Amino acid sequence: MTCQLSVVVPTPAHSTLGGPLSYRSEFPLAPGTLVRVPLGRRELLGVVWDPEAQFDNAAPEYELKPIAGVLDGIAPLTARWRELVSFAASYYQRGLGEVALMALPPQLRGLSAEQVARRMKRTAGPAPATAGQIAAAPTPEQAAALDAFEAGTGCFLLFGATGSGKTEVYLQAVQRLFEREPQAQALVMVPEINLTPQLEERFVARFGAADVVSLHSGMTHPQRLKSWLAAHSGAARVVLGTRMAVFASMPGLKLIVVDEEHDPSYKQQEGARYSARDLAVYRGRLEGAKVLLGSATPSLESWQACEKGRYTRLVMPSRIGQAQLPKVRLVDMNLQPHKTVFSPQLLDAVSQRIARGEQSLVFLNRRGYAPVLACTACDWKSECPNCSAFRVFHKIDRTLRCHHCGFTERVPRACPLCGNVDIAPVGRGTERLEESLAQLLAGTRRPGGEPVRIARMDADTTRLKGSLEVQLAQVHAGEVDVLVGTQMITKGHDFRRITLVAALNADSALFSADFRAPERLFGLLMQAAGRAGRDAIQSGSSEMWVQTFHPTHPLFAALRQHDYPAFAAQQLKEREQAGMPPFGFQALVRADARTQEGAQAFLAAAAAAAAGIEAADRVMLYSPVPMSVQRVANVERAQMLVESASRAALQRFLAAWHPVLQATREKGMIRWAVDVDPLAI
DNA sequence: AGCACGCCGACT
DNA sequence: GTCGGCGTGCTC
Repeated sequence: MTCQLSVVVPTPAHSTLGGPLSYRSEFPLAPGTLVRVPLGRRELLGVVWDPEAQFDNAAPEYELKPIAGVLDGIAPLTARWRELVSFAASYYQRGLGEVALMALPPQLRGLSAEQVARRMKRTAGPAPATAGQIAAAPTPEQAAALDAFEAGTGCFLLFGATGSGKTEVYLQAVQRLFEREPQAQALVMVPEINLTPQLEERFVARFGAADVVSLHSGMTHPQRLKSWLAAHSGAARVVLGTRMAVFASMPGLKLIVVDEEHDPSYKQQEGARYSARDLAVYRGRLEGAKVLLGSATPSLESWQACEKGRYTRLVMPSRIGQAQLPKVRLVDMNLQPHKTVFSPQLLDAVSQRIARGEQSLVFLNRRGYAPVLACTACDWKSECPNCSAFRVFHKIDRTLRCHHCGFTERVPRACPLCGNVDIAPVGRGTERLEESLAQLLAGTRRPGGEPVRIARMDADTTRLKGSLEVQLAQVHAGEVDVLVGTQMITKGHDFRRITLVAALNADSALFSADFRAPERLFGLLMQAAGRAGRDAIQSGSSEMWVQTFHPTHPLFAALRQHDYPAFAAQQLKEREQAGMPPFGFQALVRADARTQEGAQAFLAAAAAAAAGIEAADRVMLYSPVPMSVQRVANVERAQMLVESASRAALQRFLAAWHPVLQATREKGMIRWAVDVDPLAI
């Protein structure tokens, strides 16, 4: 007997092959089974999909090709997993196969059925016994949060101050789950790869190495496959990972934790632009699993969901062990001499910490030495030849590097335009900040009389594998007095000896065109402030310094009080009046073309063709505009905003519009893509 | 997306 | 005369 199978294969979003393809098989295969199938003259990994699928690409007029192989060593993916993938594909306007395959470990694609079988045999075997570390007694706030979490259902927002012990709540929530249901599984997500090792350490200490696996893009393909198989088989009860882990196959999933749920890293920024946090909430409902979102500065979306009663709010306002939140100090830069980088007050405060043997953290969100290099005689600037952006001067290896396309050159000896040898850095990044701090603090001595030790941590100093760990260890060991760095140093790390945190360039976000900029800035500053005074003994004297030209801005008033609820209330009011998220819903169509006119013409044509489409009367299409960095790697980019007061209407419109976009032809067009719920506009 | 086929420029 | 540019089209 032969039967017809629906199989999803990794075809991209706008190829004419949207849904599952039909193949022939000698025997029936359960939906969710992994198979290898021929497509053109290639052979691809595919997933058997549900036959009743609404897609009607199956054209039985011609002879169907037979499937090429079955990966029968791997249990079929569950209906709930397939439903998650289906939802993500349709919600984010991508191909089903593309999303399904991106949700699977990449190494599976290259393996034949026999190779998989061999690997399964190797990984199989009894799990080593796990010796669990005993949990510390929870604080009253932690206990209350845990009890409320246990008693309720659905989605919870753990609103906990930095240092209030959210991780311990996650650990104990998982532990309580396992006590109730030993076979259950838990998924714990963090925004950055950097944060997985320390989290893994704590989970392994509590639950044992056999129960815990990680899933993130920093792992090698064989490691990822191994973790994925352990999760898929149920052998690993805890999966830790970054946003990609939201798609992990976990047949026993009962609990999903999203730590730092406000973090923009949860939104994928290329390909299928999904929000792992939003999918986690959806998946929780789908699987009947509880979802625990945690943050000291929740996203306004989640905060609003609590206000509406859709999520249950759990509150932990106090830091562990009587530690206090740092005092916020604003330096009015209008009162400083022109071009002051480091105000004397701040410098003095840092010097005092050094003299006392305490650590300071200086945060500047710009790596490199200087963002621009300019000729002092003519108007040459270090523009990237391929992008509409300046190349950043990196003094360390004397290069000009484009942070958009990667184009790197040695710094020219003289101005390429006029030959003038005097070309000067403009502005400053972490490298230059480190250098000027070294000069400014040259006379300061540590308690033992030694000179100051300054370290820098950013993407450049942590590029090599293991160097991040080395640098963190140095900070923890007290070998560093002042740590200079980008955003990277503000996230999650539990620095015990830092008593001063300074933010130097906060102002750019205050008057940004992006309506989410204040939310991001507030989160970032609160997060950064959270690095200070985590040790109760020193917390009384810990400070968060912000240098600003706008000290009276309401954002800083809320920051001073560590008053996120007040900030959120004010922001939500503004958003509601303007019909912006979470009160309105948005999507962005992006177009890449050889010329800016071409990109915009594509969008304009697509907009014109949108009239009369389903739900078109309930959406608002804005004019196409160039993207803020208009050209990257010689590709011109434009975008168009789509807005609706109704999420459902926006979804219906986008679905109906998709074939129209696909049919729209414009010369010079390279690609287009839809970004649903975009984070930056 | 791959990977073909298909028609116009600088090389053995 | 060929190698190779990337424009259009197809894949169950």
